[in-house]
Amino acid sequence: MLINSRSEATPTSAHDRVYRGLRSRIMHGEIGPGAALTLRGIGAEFEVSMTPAREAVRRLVAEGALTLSTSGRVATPELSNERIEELAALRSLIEVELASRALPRAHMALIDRLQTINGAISDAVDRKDAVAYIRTNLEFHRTLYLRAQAPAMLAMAETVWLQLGPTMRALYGRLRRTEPPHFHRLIIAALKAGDEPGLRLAVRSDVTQGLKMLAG
Amino acid sequence: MLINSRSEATPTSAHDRVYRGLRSRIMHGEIGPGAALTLRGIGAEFEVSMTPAREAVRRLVAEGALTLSTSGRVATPELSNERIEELAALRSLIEVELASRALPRAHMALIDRLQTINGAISDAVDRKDAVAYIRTNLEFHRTLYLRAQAPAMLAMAETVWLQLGPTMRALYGRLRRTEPPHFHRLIIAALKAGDEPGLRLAVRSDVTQGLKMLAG
DNA sequence: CATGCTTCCATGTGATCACAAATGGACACA
DNA sequence: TGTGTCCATTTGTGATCACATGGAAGCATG
Repeated sequence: MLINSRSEATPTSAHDRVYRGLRSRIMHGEIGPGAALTLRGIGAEFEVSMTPAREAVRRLVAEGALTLSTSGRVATPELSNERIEELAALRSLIEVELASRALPRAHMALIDRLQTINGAISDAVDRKDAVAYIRTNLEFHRTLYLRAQAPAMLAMAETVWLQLGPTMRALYGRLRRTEPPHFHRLIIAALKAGDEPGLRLAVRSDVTQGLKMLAG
Repeated sequence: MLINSRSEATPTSAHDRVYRGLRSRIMHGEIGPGAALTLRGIGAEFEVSMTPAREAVRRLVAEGALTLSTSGRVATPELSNERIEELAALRSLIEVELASRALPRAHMALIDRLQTINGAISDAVDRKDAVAYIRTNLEFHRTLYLRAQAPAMLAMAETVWLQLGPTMRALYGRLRRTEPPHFHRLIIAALKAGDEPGLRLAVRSDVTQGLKMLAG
């Protein structure tokens, strides 16, 4: 409505709310690969018009979180195996560097927090909750990388997570979920010991671990 | 106008034309850091309404090519030294990997093409044409990396270039431009010799070279 | 002459609408 | 029963408009 005199201030812009909502869902695997979305549907769900919905979608397309068919239809991407391998390699490159930069700044408080998060991951595994698993797993990594004080690199890493989101859901879904996060314990041990080569190896292993499922 | 019966088919969508135009300018350093843009201005320049202009801007903001002030004003970013260091490190990480993947596929035709581009770079240096220098320099790298057959990685690298675009203009502007591309010759030599460690070192040196100017 | 306030214009935001194209299903026919 | 065609509905695109806000210029006051 044009005569919208809601004096209650909008804390954040509409397109940003839509963007954040969709981004969170995609990154955490709440939407499977190949799912179709419509601008009007998004708008209705977030109670906004098509304009902010379109802007949010454009932004997510730019980040590779959504694909646009030639006719403009919006959907989550179905990644080829080659693409998954590339994205895993990117994760490895960027996240090993982030972990390496975080290492000198990693104090006990950080390690405690990581162990707490690890407990939450085990809970999610026990509950067979794929979305919670993905979310807490990413939180583990983000908590570590925040210490690197490298926002541009972290943003890049999150963009890769975003692109892998729908696929991770499918991937972890077919995974027999009996294993607690093994490599996470190696990461924590390397942090405690100040062992940089060990940390790099542990992060690389953790990041590329899920990929093995796919190839096998 | 709503009664727009232009039967001449739009070959590509309006927002895409605007996006490509702006992106090219920013990446190639045609716009200096801190320059302000307006949606109406962009729309007038590309002869479209504000809607496609906004979509293109949103997309470029998502890619880090533009910044949005809290009040929504659009401008090219002025990067801090820490940010520049981070982006250079990202270039190094990603592009070394791309070059390494391209190496086994690099045949003579590719090396010839790279040498031709190198000639164009020298011309740009002689003409003191900063924009042409940046454009041909990036073309050199892109030509090499295309052989890696890794589109996701290449897209990441280009996003970093985009973020560095306005800064590169300022950087190469204050550079005494007497030097032909030294490290490019090392890259070509390593490609010819099939020397992977040498190639990795040459690419890393070339990518981080410009940064030295800034710190010094 | 400097500093604070006020006003006005420029600018971003979001809703709505007209239009075109594509998609999906219904229906007829082989 | 399979297949091709046609139509209706869904969907994206882009233009325009009303509104709120922020910045800059101008004015007044110390």
